[in-house]
Amino acid sequence: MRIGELAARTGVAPRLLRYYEEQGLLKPGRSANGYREYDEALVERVRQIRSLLASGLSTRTIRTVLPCLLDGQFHVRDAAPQTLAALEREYRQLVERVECLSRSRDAVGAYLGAVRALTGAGAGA
Amino acid sequence: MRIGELAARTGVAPRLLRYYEEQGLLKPGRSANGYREYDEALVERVRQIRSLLASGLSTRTIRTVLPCLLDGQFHVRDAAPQTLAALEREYRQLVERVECLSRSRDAVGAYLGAVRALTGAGAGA
DNA sequence: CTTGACTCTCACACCGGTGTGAGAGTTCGA
DNA sequence: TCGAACTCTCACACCGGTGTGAGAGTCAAG
Repeated sequence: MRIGELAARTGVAPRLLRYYEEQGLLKPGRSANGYREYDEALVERVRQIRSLLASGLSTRTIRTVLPCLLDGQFHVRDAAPQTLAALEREYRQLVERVECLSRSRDAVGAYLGAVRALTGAGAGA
Repeated sequence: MRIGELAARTGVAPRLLRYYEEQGLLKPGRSANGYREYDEALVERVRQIRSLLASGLSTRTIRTVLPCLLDGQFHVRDAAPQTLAALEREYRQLVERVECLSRSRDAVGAYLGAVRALTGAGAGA
């Protein structure tokens, strides 16, 4: 599919799809006329990129992490030791972030629960 | 304590501490000479802010969420309905993010596990 | 009193992710 | 064949978080 369709299906502006390509996150083929040609699988990939970006990871980090996230298709061979070390760091930060966010989530949840209890639980759960 | 000490103890530049104040995340007192005076408890608070920022939350969001994170001291009375609605939204986004980040964490973790298994587990766990 | 470390405010600048427009080429249906 | 809609590249601009510097005030130690 071309960039417009991918944009429509992912809700991500063409501008950004080009940007992600520039950052090495996407590698669409090219038609004879120069148009980008996107594989079906890239729909999911774009969603993943968006998720990771929203979670505070940089495109640089995502470029490192993304190859590992293609459902179980680990291509371990081409993993340079430096890449692995970086990945270990990212993993630790990911763990930290999940913990921090989980705590925040629980705190906010507890607060909302308390408010509902006190105000007669008017809010739709 | 003054801004320099807080910066030293949190590893956060004075510039940023002022910025967080400007964004309504911190409200230090002022000495007679105009210097900011930080309460001991703000050390922890600054760390929390940093974590949330690193997790992709905006200062605006953090400003909404932060009051609920001060260990159980819910001041429910002054909760305007709009604030609560906003908080509900933030909560849902928090849940989403935790899920997204958890997936990424697990994927990276699985990858690292696979690599260790194949390369003789040289990495220090 | 002087000096140096610290603080204040203000302002410009960087970077990364994103928006937007210009100008030119391609595709496709009316 | 014409025009609308799409694509391309390039470039400037915005915004949020951050760095950095200028110019001035505060304060403690020598």
